[in-house]
Amino acid sequence: MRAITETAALDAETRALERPRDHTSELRLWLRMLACTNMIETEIRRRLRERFDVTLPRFDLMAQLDKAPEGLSLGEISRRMMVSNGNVTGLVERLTEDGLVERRASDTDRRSTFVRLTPDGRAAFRQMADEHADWIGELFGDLSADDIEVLLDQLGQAKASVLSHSKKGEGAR
Amino acid sequence: MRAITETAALDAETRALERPRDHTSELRLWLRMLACTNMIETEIRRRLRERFDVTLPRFDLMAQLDKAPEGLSLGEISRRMMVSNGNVTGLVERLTEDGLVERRASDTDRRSTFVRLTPDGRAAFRQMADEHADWIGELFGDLSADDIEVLLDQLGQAKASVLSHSKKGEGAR
DNA sequence: GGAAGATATTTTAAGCTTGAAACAATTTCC
DNA sequence: GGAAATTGTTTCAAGCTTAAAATATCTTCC
Repeated sequence: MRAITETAALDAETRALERPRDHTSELRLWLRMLACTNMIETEIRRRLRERFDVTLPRFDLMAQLDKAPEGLSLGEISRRMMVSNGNVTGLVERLTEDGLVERRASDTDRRSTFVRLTPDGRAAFRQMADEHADWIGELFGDLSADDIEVLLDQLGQAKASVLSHSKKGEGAR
Repeated sequence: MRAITETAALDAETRALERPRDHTSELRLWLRMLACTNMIETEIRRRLRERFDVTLPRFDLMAQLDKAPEGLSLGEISRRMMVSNGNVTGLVERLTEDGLVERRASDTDRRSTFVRLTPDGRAAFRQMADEHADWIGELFGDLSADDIEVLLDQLGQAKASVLSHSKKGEGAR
């Protein structure tokens, strides 16, 4: 074991060469971002359930379909929602039971199924989407327009950094 | 049905009085924040599984215990992790099977159980935590120290706004 | 045309997560 | 002291989520 003085003398060198960099501020940023997102998500889930008896994943899936009136394939939904294929299979199954979406076979590819909102589903979604937008506006209500622009921009940079250092972004690195 | 001119004339008034405010930028902010968080979370889950064969919830629970060497009650873990009580019961059960944590009855309250890391659990966690910190540092690697400070500050404001407008923050409003 | 590879979806097993109901023990307050 | 409210935990049913394996179909390329 090294003497104390020797240890102290090596300290700077150790930090520079062997020790990983200090990531305290990045960790704090990550934890804060996560806490912020979780708080919003929890509150939105609660309101969707209380007000419309619907879950967030179902709302999200319907939101994708609302933007594509002609319908989407299961795979395309999976990509846009950034969830697994099997997940979408189950969600569509349950939404179909509720009469909110409907499936139809593709004309050109017999492997593929398209999904779209039923009229009921569309009406239900529109009502939920309106309130949802109000909720988000309310939750962020104490931020100024400038705050929002700054956050949007900074989060854009963060997103780009994460993408370029994660597996998903490997091709683009 | 109203004539076109009449509709146009009422437009400004409608926007001001009946229509909810436009929340487009808040919605964009929310979607971007969510996408950013999800990308990081997905990548961290993937690495924890590949590298240590551990799930994120188990890692998070061990992180709480690492900060409290004397152990925590199940309820306290649940509050700190912001998840339901039943969730913690199950996680602790599985971590106990793996020999990473251990339970012991409270001396003062017979309803309560404390949980703490085993020596094995602590050693395993320390190794994971070191790599985890490096990963976060890497993912945020393209951000400057200033970027991080700004984001930390802005997210702090966002968090405060969300808290004061959600059920959790009702007492503090 | 047909083999080899790619793509779209489903199935499966395991684990995570929640809200609500049920218990048990403690605390509060008459 | 004891009823009533609170607190700590577990159980339960339902739904979400994933990775991996299995199927089915399509495309590419010889």
